[in-house]
Amino acid sequence: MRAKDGAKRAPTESDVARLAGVSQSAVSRAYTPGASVAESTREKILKAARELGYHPNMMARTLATNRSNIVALAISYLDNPFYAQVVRELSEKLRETGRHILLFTTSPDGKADPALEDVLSYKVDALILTATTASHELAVQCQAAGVPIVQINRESKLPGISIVRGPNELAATKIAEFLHAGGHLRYAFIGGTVESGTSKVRENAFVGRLRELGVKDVLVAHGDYTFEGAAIVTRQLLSMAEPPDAIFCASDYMAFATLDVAKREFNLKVPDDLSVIGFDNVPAASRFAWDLTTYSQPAGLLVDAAIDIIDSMIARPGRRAQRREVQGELILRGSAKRPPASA
Amino acid sequence: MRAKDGAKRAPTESDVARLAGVSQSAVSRAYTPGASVAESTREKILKAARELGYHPNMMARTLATNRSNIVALAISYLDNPFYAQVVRELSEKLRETGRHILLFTTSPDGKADPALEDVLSYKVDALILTATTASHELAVQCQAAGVPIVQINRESKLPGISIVRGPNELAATKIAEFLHAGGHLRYAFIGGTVESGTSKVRENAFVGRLRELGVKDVLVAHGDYTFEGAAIVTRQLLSMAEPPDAIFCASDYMAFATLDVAKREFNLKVPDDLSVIGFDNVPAASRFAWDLTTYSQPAGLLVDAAIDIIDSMIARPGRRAQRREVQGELILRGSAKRPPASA
DNA sequence: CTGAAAGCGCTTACAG
DNA sequence: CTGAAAGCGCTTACAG
Repeated sequence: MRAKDGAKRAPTESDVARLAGVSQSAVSRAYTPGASVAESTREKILKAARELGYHPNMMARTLATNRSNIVALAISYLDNPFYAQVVRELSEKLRETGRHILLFTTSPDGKADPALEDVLSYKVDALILTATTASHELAVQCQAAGVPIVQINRESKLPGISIVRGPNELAATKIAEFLHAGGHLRYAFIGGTVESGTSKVRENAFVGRLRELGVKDVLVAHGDYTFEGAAIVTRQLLSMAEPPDAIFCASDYMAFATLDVAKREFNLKVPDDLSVIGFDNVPAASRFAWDLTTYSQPAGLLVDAAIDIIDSMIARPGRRAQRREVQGELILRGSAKRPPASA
Repeated sequence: MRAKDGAKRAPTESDVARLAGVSQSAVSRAYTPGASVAESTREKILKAARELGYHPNMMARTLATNRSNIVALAISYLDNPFYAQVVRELSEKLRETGRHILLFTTSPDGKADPALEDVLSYKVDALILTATTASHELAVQCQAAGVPIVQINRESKLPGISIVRGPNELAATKIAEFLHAGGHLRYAFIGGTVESGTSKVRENAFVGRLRELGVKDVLVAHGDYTFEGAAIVTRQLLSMAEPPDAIFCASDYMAFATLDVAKREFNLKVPDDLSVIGFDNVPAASRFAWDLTTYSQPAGLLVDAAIDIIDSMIARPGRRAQRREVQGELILRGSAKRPPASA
């Protein structure tokens, strides 16, 4: 129980109290918003704290209050710029309330489930799951432990889990209508993973609307939300006897791969030979070669909604799960043919 | 001090001890590698723990041991795919030893310094700074508090701070030689921020080597490590009366912007009219429109070195700062003219 | 407004 | 190998 060899022990409330000539509990109060301390006492304490270089020990505080100000974030596809954006927005917005992200990356192959124990051990205030292959068991257990959970763009059958999603049905429906109005003949959908509920929702809305419009067959493939996966699947689609001339990809990131393969390997003219539409509207979608037509899904709004839900669940633990949908819009660019007489 | 309303209190060692019929300290030992517990006792305990759904409380453990198994990561440019890769590699490799990342994002404008208190409050085992605008004061204070610090790709005058870097001098030198052999006439360097030591090192080596080769004037601009910043500066460079025909960008990410502007806005043929070389060799560098010639800087190796240093500093707190350089190589692709008679 | 004291859930000498 | 006990640095009723 000796101090670590090198570094001298960090100052504690007791050290500050001694220097300021008050009790240790007074020091604690000086750092507790709303606690009753005389202003003069408080100043004396803060001065002493500054002098000693005192910083409250969050671990001790957490032990006493059961609130860590840490939010666990489980995420796989950090290479997808959309999710890099989500992480950044989340981090910055949590910081505004003094909270931080504890990162749990999961490999896209789903092998490394974020160790259950870990997220439970750290007594996180909430758990956010997004773009992750994390098992549902993780969610179940955390929920049992009373940790508020919200999933961003991830479906779930579990009743207690809150969900924030993009405009999946509406977007897919509008995209189907837009492509159909553009006079395309053969349609394909490149989804994420086979298990992805979000991808399935988009697929169903896309295929469903096309069917209503009289299109019988829509090719469906899965790019696993990865660039490489989408590239492989695009190769297969474009190698068919009658390849599609319109492809809707479940993410911009995959759409980039589709465009890449179409132009470079198949020498197709976009959008003359092939129209490609993505989903997300990441910054890169408007850049150079891509010039991608897509449906926007503002990361900032998704994050706002997620934080809002978390806060309400922390405030009222008994609260039931919430579901929110964020708005987006069809962003017209050059990668998809436009309807002849634009409505 | 009552249990939180909704969720029942999480089971503790005492709960497990009661169920297993042993003392609380025995339970603790069962979870401490190398502690002396009879195998039969241990099994009894683990069984009881499973039954109760017990998970050790890291906050309490940290308070007792002063080790949190949390590593703070300060980072700004999450949108740069190279750093997204660094984050992922770091997260996965730390997980192998049961550690996790506590994320401190800083806005690229440098406004939001990661709150000093925060990183100190969480009693992190180490602090890693990379691609960040975080002030040096942060580093100084953490160092004073005895927190091991390593900077990835960030220079520092502070004596106690360990640094892991890419092959800056060598890469810039080779790139200068390669472009010069390619017979270019007017050279430009697009660096990161003006304050970036890493950028300065690359600039000096690049300009220095060109000077040795007889090139007097090398244009120097700063893209601030952002896509937009690089685009703006590229516009300026290419609008000059005598624009450069060879540009070395301090990151692939900025090189993409340069290529984008050159091709789309100035209708330049790459590499016929303009050669562009980047730095990092991110996955996107080999994709479609870019086909970027660059110098590799393996994120995995940088991360390995950083973790290695952290571990050694934790093991021997008195240890002095270390500096490591990771190897890379010139990756030949289509964005830069090759020397006529390749050596 | 202030202090003494108990408690948060662990680890770790210290005896046995 | 095992248990009782002190201690890690906080918060928070409880008295005063």
